[in-house]
Amino acid sequence: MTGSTETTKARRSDATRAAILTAARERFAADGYERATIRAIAADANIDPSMVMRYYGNKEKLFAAAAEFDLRLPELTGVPREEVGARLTAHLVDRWEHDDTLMALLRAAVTNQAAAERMRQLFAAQLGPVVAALVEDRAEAPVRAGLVATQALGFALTRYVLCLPPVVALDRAAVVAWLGPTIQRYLTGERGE
Amino acid sequence: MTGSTETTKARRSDATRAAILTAARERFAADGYERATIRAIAADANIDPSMVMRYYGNKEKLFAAAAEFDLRLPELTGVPREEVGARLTAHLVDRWEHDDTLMALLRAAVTNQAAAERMRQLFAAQLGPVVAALVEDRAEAPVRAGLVATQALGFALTRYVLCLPPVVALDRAAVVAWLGPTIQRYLTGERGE
DNA sequence: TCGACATGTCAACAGGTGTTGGCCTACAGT
DNA sequence: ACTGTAGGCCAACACCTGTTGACATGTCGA
Repeated sequence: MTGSTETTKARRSDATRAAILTAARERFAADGYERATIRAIAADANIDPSMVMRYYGNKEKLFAAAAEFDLRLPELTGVPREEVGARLTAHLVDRWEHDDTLMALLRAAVTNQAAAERMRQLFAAQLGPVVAALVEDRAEAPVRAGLVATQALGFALTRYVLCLPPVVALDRAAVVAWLGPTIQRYLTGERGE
Repeated sequence: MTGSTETTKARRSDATRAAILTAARERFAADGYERATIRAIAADANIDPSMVMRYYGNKEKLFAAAAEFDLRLPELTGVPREEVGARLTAHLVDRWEHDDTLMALLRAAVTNQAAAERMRQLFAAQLGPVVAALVEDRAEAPVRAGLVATQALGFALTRYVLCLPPVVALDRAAVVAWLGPTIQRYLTGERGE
């Protein structure tokens, strides 16, 4: 054990660790779990593959470290009720646009069980509460949150992964205008069946 | 070439070919492109891996053959305009529920360029025209079709791949009740921005 | 009956994977 | 100044991948 007071003492290798993590996120995001090789990640970070093992144990743990993610969802309770859909939509698009991590998680989750489990936890732990605070009948919260995930992830999939041209072409305002009402209905609309 | 009249003569190996294709679809659907190995597919089909190569050339071509897919979209022009959303939603869910092929395509498309391209073609060639026939302004058709894809694929992703519990729990009627209006708005609603 | 050809099996290849252990080097604490 | 140790590199391992070619078997037409 190096440090002791409260935060672990800064290690000389922190720069390397960070470089590995950044490279890992990019590779996982671009290639998915299996095609993102440790050798490629190490090459991007300009270090030896064995260093990755030393610092992160194995590929699975490396991914777990790289896929740490916070949606940073805004508090929606203070927002006018009819605007929560647009607000949440805009936030999600912005979050997606500037961070590889969610991309890495999404691509990996399709073929890797652990990544899928983490995706479930992400939505349960972060989106769930925000939706629950908005919904009248608490029992409805999980379904509504799930439906929001449906549209949010579907958008990310078609725009960033499949790159369907018409979806790629939409600008931020258009995305909010089209998807906002959908999210709004899933959050606050009359329930279906 | 074997046959000549109009349909190719039935080969003795057709059963094997079909077994390979079935096994390939299941593996690609369950594991994605890279994790679905030719050896595993051959084992499922109870034949030697080299037979797969003989009949389909290589893995990429095998996938291309296995991912041949027809959405069998119904004609929506005869349907009352306010019901097209529910109708299309119900059809897509049914189609998804009973055929591995779309699953194989979806899982593979996330990490394989060729599969992604095929997914784009699928929507352009099959969903595009159906939507175009419904929309007044032809220029809007691609965007609307893309939005439908957004919600449809997002639902498939969260329900069948990520298995988000609340989404898995929905029964057919609930899916149509929740997603139908969304699809309806993307098809016939006022355009956003 | 015989031979051509389709069908199938077996073993191996070349390359890439995650992962490991040994070795060198340079800095930090004494 | 010295030494222990953390940081880093190299070579190798055991395994798995797609793919290939040589060989056996069976079937069908002439």
